Amino acid sequence: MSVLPSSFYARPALVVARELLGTLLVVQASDGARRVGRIVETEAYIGEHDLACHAAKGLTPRTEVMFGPPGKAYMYLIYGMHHCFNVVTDAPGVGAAVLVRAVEPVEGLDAGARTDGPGKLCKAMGLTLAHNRVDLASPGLHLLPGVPVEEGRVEKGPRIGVEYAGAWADEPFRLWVRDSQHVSKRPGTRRRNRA
DNA sequence: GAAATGATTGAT
DNA sequence: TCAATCATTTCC
Repeated sequence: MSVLPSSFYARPALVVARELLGTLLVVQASDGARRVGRIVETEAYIGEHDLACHAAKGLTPRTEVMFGPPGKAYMYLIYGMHHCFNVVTDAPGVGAAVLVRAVEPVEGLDAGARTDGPGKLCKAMGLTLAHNRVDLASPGLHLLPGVPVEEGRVEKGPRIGVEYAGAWADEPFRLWVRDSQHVSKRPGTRRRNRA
């Protein structure tokens, strides 16, 4: 089984977010441990004009990788305690990426390890800031094709935790596999807007 | 240099 | 409903 080619990532974030569902995320630790997870939930951040996207702040030391060539990892620490893993997409010069929000344990993960959330999957897979800017075709970090997820099993909805982005927060840029037991729980179940 | 803040999570 | 906790950004 071969690693996903760079052409896979050189497309709009929404397309990559859709195609990433079902693929296998592989992390090979320095101690030799191999961890594999099947991606079941993603969120697209489509560019500088997308106010929910970190790239909306322009090109800074942190967001620089998003504006570079696709197929790299964009890692960041959120709330001082949780790492998030993103895949840089689209053409160089476009600040776009896809946040991987949940995976299904496939191999090498401790029993009981939770992977149903962006911070949780990074902890379980051993992903940290050290993986920032790493090429996704690296031995230590790469993706493999999985069994494609059929269209009828793909669900869409608004992205989580981006209410500051105004109208952009309502765009259905969050994609997940219907019926997966490992999709993150939606904070959306609590009381929402009163329109 | 100092202050504000967040693509979350788990405990209360 | 709330606090933990720090890299990054923004504002002196």
